[in-house]
Amino acid sequence: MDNVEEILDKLEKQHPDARCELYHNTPFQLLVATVLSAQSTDKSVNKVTVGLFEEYPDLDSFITLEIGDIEDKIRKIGLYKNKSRSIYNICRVLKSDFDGMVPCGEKELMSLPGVGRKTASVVRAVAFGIPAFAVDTHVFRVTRRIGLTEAKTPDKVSDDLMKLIPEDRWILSHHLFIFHGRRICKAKNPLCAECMVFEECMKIGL
DNA sequence: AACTCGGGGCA
DNA sequence: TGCCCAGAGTT
Repeated sequence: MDNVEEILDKLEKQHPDARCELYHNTPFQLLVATVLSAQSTDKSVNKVTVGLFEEYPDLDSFITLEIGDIEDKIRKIGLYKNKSRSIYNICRVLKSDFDGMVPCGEKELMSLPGVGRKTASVVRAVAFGIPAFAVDTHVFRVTRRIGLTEAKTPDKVSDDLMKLIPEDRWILSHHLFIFHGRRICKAKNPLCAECMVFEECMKIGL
């Protein structure tokens, strides 16, 4: 794969507005926002977190909230019961096991309730600048179709992308793949006629 | 590997 | 209305 830069350039041209839309100011806020973003769009998550972080900016204020309080504040997001319980328990684990700080280790992050491989990658990359390429369903589908990787598991896809793509473009390309996955390279009924990297497509699952 | 959770967004 | 979703946990 020697035309990675070319593919990224095309995608950047197709999605000039691609960027991280998740609202956060601190590692703790990013962790909360990312947990809330599972199976929900960043836009709907932001509608909740902007006001929430205004009133409860950090762990010390969050830990005063009961599960029911959190449910009331994030009810607009899907899966809000699971997510409220996760946030509630995360606050207590951070207090008791991590001295009130957000850990930067993959194993430590994934030990937190509601934090899986994808959320851990995002927190590591965005909050701590640790080399990690978050692979969600869109990144997995798009990069495999475009032929950037033939790996069959998210972890191996992540490894391949980190080798292929220069580290300073990981964050941007991550969002390019997600935007492309949502707008053009959809799982079902993709808009191939509008796709600027159709020539490279391996047509997996089409 | 296959299920479940769930309100919003969108056709 | 009905279908899908910027995942994670459980079986």
